[in-house]
Amino acid sequence: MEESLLQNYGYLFEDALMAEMQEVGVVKRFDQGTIIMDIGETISHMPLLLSGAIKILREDESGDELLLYFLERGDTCAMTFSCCVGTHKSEIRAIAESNTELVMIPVQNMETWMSKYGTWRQFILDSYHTRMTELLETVDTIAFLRMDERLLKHLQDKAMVNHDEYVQTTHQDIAYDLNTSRVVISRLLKKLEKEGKIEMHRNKIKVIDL
DNA sequence: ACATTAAGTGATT
DNA sequence: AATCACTTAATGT
Repeated sequence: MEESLLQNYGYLFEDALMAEMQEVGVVKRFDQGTIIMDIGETISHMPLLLSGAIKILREDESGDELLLYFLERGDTCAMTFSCCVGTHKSEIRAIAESNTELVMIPVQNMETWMSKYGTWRQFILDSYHTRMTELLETVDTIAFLRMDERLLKHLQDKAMVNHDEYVQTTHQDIAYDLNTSRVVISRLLKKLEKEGKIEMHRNKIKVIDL
């Protein structure tokens, strides 16, 4: 773990902080599809992504999911900040988009580090900001874009975080993420294929228009 | 060969 | 854009 922690965060933080991290941090691995954090769970640790990707979902009263954004290497979960001060529960669900490796830092540490290390404070502030920006972007997408544009954007995002132009998923899964029905996705996908933006295969979609 | 799961289609709201 | 009802295609046992 030391190597990949240094590789991903070493340039950001001073040596003393890196040393502390290695002391208190616990590396965890999650297989694709595993729920990392669910709605209602108390947040005790803060995750730092080493590799892989995580998708962040919101759930409505009837159990329907809606994808908010993806987290990638070097990112951290912004929900943690708002929740760890005091004992709040998670408002979101985090699922491993691909096989994921992350370091768990106890929330006590992140509080003391805030005042102790400037680089840490900067990191938290920056990631809060980028998270907020991404969230606004998805809000815009949902509010102003038609379903076909949302679909294409989602596929591009998915291809991006997995670093693969081939997106492994089913129509049903996409429908779930975008909170629509499978039939609609199937039809829109066919339209996108005709337009030459994607290529369909069973359980797999190639995104051409990246 | 059969059951299961994913995807395609037409009609209706 | 959603839902229903149904067909067709791919895959697992």
